[in-house]
Amino acid sequence: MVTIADVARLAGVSVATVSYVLNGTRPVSPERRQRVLEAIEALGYRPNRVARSLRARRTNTIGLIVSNIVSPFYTEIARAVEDVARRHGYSVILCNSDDDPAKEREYVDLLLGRQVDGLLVAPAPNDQAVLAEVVGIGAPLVLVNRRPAGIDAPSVTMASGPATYELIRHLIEHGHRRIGVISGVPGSPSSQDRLEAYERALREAGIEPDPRLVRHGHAQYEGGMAAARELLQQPGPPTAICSLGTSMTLGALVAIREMGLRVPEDVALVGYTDTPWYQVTDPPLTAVAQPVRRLGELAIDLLLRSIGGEVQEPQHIALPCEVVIRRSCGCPLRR
Amino acid sequence: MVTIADVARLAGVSVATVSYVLNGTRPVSPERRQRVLEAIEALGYRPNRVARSLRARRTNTIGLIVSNIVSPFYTEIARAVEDVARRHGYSVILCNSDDDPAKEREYVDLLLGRQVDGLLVAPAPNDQAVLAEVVGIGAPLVLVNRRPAGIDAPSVTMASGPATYELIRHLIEHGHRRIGVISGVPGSPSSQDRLEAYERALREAGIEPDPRLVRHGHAQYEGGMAAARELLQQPGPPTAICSLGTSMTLGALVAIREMGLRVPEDVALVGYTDTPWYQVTDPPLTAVAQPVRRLGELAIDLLLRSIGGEVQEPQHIALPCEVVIRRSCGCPLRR
DNA sequence: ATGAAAGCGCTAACAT
DNA sequence: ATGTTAGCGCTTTCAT
Repeated sequence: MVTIADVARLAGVSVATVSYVLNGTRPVSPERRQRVLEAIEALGYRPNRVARSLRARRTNTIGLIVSNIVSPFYTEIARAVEDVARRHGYSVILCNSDDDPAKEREYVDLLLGRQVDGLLVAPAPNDQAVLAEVVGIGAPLVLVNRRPAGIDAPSVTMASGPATYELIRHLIEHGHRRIGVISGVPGSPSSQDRLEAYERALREAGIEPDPRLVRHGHAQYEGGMAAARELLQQPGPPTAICSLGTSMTLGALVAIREMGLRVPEDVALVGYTDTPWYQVTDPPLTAVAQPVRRLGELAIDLLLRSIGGEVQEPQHIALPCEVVIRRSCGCPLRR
Repeated sequence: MVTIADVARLAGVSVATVSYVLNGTRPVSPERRQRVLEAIEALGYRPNRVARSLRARRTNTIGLIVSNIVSPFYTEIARAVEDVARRHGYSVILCNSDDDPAKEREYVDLLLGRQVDGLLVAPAPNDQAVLAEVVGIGAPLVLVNRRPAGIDAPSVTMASGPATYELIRHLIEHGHRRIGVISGVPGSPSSQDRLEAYERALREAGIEPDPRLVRHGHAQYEGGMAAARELLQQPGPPTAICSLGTSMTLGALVAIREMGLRVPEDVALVGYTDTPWYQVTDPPLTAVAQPVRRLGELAIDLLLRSIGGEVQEPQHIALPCEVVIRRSCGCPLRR
């Protein structure tokens, strides 16, 4: 490894001088600067950022903890985050918690040990403790997509209650009275919002929510399949299903097909987080579209700001969502 | 920040002793160890891995450079890589090159500066130089999905030639003679393999390849749409299209629909990298399935091995792919 | 304008 | 079994 000392030696200057030309920290005479530049070139010198980080006490690194990067939702967030981070000179370390609080804690510990400058996390359900500690330590933290109570950190989430309400209303207007729900991991606050909106829409229509009609579809795709099957195979099955996650919706659609049922004739299916895929499925899926990229951008933005030392009341942003009507709800095709 | 010295002071021992209990590097008497543990607990001490890395000259970090994490192909690779890396105590820094050689170089430089222990990269077309330098420096490197000539590093790729050949043969057997191709970025070696297989299948059937039937669909989804449109709007349009990437296939399907054409009646469409989505599209898509997760696992495995100092002839693994027949090629539905 | 040298927090070689 | 201390490569204060 070639170090700053090697460069200094070859250029016949002190290490300080090399550092100065490297960082423009102090004026250096043209001829010396030239010699340094040449030495750097000749040796193929590359500053060691680990050493720099140790000294500077900042790593220009942020940690991103999501449940699973394979979910298109988090994929897009990751991309947005990485883009913005890069433009500001930050790198991002990717972590998948699988919504497992233990894994989340492990990652938080690891990242803190790595001296990341900030943390972006989509909290696993039922953790609290870890993230509260992070806040306690004073490490910059921004909550992504989920906002557990009792964690005093800025957050960017989806305002999915209103959209869910609208979606369920729409189903009710189509005449459905037994509407099933495939929810995410139990205990997640975003699921909670949606579930509440679901029940409210039902009650306002004079329908008493039936607990047997809500299932939790843990794991992504497989969870969606399993939940749809359970829902449909019980006595008094729903005539419509609302799934609260992209991959789960796909799983549900596959399961329904495999049971020989037609959508929307036998059972309507509406879902969460619209993707371009939804327009080419059979039938095209009615779904809630969420400004995912925007969420990612805002989150990293907030984090960078927090790292920059802007100490203010933690800000909470909830992004509005939109219902996209297609065919799977029973509507005739529009374009 | 609480350091090892703080712990030592509180426990009334030397920093060395703390380090020894931390790392189990040397035996420590039970009572002193106990005191150290208590001090660590009391202070909430967390070893500074930056300092540790500087000293140890290894960071337990690897860099992953892909064109775009949003592509389901690379998403899955990233997940596989992160999983295996984590189990071995490594963290992964995520980078999106957008297939831009300049960006790739930038990231390589950055990662090397960060002293990553190894690099996993899906090379951008037409770079060469950078990665050759990496090899020259002696930094562990494994090529992912693409294998540019002249880079002496281990690689894990898809053996997509045979599957492409089979796919095109299948189309020919359906009676198609004008078969369009939507290829990835020009110059990518994996595209090259597939294009060659395509032409070979054509020629063996006595069909002269028509250059106007192959288009390059750069950007993901949008690229696929644009390429499909161009292909179909020219005089003498193809009766079947083969797309060489997941998102591009989706784009092509959407474009075909928007043009009011039916699949497979008006134009057959077959694609690359099967995903669960393909079974619920209208029509279900015939496609090449690739062992993506496996590719990721093998790649990180090779890298870890290389980091571990196993200096051997660089290994090149090409994973076999499989054609999954559904309806979009014109076949009646099977299950 | 330049240099010498003191750390940043940690590990491990060298004492004892 | 334990402690002292010399670095790892860099930035920056303090001198000149």
